[in-house]
Amino acid sequence: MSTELPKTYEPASAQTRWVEHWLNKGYCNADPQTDRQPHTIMIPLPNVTGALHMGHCLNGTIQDLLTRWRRMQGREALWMPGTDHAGIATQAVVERRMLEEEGLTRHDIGREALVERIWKWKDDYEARILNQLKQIGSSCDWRRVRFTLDEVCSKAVRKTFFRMFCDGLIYRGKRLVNWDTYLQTAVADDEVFHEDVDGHFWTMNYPVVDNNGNTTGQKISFSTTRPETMLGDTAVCVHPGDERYQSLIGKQVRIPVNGRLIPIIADALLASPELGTGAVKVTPAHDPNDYACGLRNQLPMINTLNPNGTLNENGGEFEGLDRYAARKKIVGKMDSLGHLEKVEDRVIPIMHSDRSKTPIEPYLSDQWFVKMDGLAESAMEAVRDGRVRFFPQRYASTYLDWLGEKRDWCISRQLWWGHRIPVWAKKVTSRESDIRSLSAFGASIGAEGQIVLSPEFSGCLAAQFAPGLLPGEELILACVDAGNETLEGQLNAAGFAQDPDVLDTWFSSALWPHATLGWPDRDHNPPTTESQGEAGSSTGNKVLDYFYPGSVLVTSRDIITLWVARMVLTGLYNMGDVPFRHVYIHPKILDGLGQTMSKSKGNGVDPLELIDKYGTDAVRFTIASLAGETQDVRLPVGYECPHCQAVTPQTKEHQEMKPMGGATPSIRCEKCKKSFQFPSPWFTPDEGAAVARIVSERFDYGRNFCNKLWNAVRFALMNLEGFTPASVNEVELHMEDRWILSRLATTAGEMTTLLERYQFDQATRAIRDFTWNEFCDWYLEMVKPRLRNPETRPAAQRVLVVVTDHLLRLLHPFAPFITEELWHMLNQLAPSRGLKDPRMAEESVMIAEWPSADTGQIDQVLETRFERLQETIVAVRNVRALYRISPKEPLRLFMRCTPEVAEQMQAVSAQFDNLARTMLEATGMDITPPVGCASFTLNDADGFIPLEGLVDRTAELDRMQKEAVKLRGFISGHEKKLGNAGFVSKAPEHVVNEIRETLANLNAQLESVERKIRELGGG
RNA sequence: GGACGAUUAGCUCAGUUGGUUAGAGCGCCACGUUGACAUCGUGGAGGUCGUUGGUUCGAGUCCAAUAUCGUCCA
Repeated sequence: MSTELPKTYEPASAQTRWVEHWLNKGYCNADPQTDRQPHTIMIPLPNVTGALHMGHCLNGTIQDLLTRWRRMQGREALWMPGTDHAGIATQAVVERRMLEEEGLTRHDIGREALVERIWKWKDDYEARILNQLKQIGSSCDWRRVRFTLDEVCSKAVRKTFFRMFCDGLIYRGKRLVNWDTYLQTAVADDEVFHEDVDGHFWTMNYPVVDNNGNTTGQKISFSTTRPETMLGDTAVCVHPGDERYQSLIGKQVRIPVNGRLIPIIADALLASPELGTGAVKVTPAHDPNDYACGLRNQLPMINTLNPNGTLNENGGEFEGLDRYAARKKIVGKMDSLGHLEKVEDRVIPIMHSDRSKTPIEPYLSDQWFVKMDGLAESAMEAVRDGRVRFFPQRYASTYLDWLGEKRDWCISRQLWWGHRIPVWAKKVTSRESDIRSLSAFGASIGAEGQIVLSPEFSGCLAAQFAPGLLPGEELILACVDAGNETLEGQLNAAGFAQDPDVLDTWFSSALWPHATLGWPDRDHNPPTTESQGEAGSSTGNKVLDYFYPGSVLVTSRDIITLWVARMVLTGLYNMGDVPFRHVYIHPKILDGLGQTMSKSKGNGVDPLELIDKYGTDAVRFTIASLAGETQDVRLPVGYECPHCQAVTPQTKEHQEMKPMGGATPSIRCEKCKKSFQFPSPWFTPDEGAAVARIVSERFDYGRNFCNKLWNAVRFALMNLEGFTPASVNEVELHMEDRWILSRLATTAGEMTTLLERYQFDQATRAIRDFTWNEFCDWYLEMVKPRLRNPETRPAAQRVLVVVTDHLLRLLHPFAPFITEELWHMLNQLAPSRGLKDPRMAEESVMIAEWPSADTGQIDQVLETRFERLQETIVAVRNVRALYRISPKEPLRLFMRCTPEVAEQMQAVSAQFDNLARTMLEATGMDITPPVGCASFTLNDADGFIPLEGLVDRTAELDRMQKEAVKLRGFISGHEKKLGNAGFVSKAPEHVVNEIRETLANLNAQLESVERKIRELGGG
């Protein structure tokens, strides 16, 4: 019957079948329930820039594992899927692609067309990402998929912005930002990286002038790496204590290239007497340190750049030149004017935009900010008082340190892809006349100079005066909540214009935990793919009430600050409660060289490649085995030769190989000497070319395990013919039954504890050891004879079925497909099962109950006895291997031991034959070993195996003597310890006792070894 | 410059609150294929835990310094 079962598990077909089955049955769906606890996980929304890599796979596997486990425990488990629009990253990718393929920039096609193209990109990648998630077995509630730019999330963004605007938490201010001249946007501090670039270090001087502007003949020297910024210099700065310049402080110098006069100031924070000439030029609008100095000294700030990196009207004769072209000309001019003193070559660390890979320019611009002080404090408090707990705990300090800086959050981005800032602005000519343009809203100026609107607009419109771009300029800013297009139209008609910028992506992702559940709509459940189009009745948002706050957030440590902290802060602000109770920070996946895996490095690995090779369950199981409390995990990969399957390990050279204008790169296989192409983020392999598959031998671990499980259950199924369900009596339980049930109960308990602690690596080890080293290696082997015997067969089958059933349940969260496949097969042969009062099993293992530790089954004494049996068997096998005796050759065994042990040995004597093809001939204290024996020594027994002529007396003697030397070594170590008064008096009693006991054992062992040496005629 | 982490067998990693003889998988060696599994079985070899110093009766485990590597923040 079941012999049709293939010898190896075939993952591909099982995977597609069960994904569909679960979907059809709706097992992944979660809805508010009255009778059970919720368990909520919000996915760390992957961005739609590109496909998922192994880091995401680890992240998703763990979330699914937790979700499946909690679902089996009876929780209403929601895993909310979705993706992130990733403003700058996605726009950059689309713009780059457009430029490369069509030679177009965004300005060529305009805002609307660009946004349309990005939506197209988003649709493609969202589909691809969601498919990848499904392929790894994710049991998300797919009806609830959200996207940060969809209608539901957009409402939450608008509402939050509006509330913060009204509460005075959002303000507009000038800041020196990291300006990406290529993308023409500000990028956040975390979106830049430093890279050393070959550059120059110029030393130049400015002439000092007197009050009439005439040169005094003095000059002041400074060095710079960016001479073009001198066009925006507003001072030269020296250290107040620098003797050399005392007389010059307060005087003026002339900038030779444009003739502008600027003062020499003293500032201890900027200038350092030890560095260079001790004097520095100050360009507040184009350097962070100079900016701070400018603020301290009330220096003017002159912006000399256009957004695209060319010089603006402040550049004078250099206007319109790119900054690098201007640099050359300015150096030339300074040289010709005699103010260039020296040029050195120097490697300069330059900030680059992570998005465009081009150098950043510090740039002064108007940006929107969120005030962080109070919000940050609330989020810190939530972690300090334990409402939010980090696992591992050490990550709490990353969170607290960062929030503790309370730096205001710059939320505006000069992009076209994202949530448009919902503020309309108008320049004020006179407050009285301009307030009249808001008359439709009943606007008036309040007692404190604030704008007061008619109360009917209080929930949807707010307005305020704010300083404008230029000094002395004033604006009216009007913020509109979502769903008020009429108001927006009225503002437009009144001469207001909407801010062109969009919000930082993290602003919308910060709202993810409550936005996805429908906030701010408190009256309706959030729409799902099922409910779309239906107008939900106004019965309250039960989904939000039920699933918020979430249970655990599973993420990687690099976004603790950017995302985790901000979710806590907005959750507290909007919902009055934290977004999740636990934060589990999992390891990062590094490549074989120890570098972070990322697309931009060319070392990213698509999980689907590995799934194709090893199967989803193998990948999941392996990856779970890597997820503990450590920080990083190395994943060396290689290219599998498409010709001969030999694996070439991936090196840095491979990662960096690019077409370079010519042929597609290829690798030559060392083994078969043929060449092949390979997957890379830099290029697409040629059509029809032989392409290597990416493999990693680490996944053999999971694959081999799945195969082992498959075959173990296959064996069970093959032996279920005639199975009938019935309660199993105590007397029908053999030693191996009671042992495996005891081990099973212990393992189930461990698994629950380990999962509660997010120790997935230990959990995989525990279940693997149980499955392989206990269930397969011992239990199945021991039960085989009983399955062949019609008398003992029914009870053996019943126990076997129960253990298999529990094993599949315990493994299901780790390996959902193979367990489901086997579960259904088990259901066919043994639909009703159980040790006591058998019951029908669940249709799917996914909805079966998670096994709890049945402590009544745990029998420590039995387990110890079983261990002695195992040791004896291993010792006999050892002798067999040592003497090269064929496994088919029967052996005889004599055991010298106490009557009690003898009795236990006799009780399981059949197993000696079964497991070691050995006849237990005699047991007892008075055993006299026959002449010519191989022997072994256990704690409380000696074994003798007659080897008629086979035994090599000298070799045996030699072995014994070596054994004796080893034992004497241990014994002396223990004796020394016990002879140490400090140890005996200070160490805990149980430790001392343990040592004493071990010593006694060792002495007994030594005694029998010495006895055997005598018997062999040695010593 | 600050913070966190890593350094244990050829490779990739475990090692709970310090306590007997430091573990696993892969790889390696020997033997084994008629009934669960060669993606396997049986047996075996292999490390003194980066370095130095300290605390302790006792240190892979705690402390300090140092080296190398990684990540995050300036």
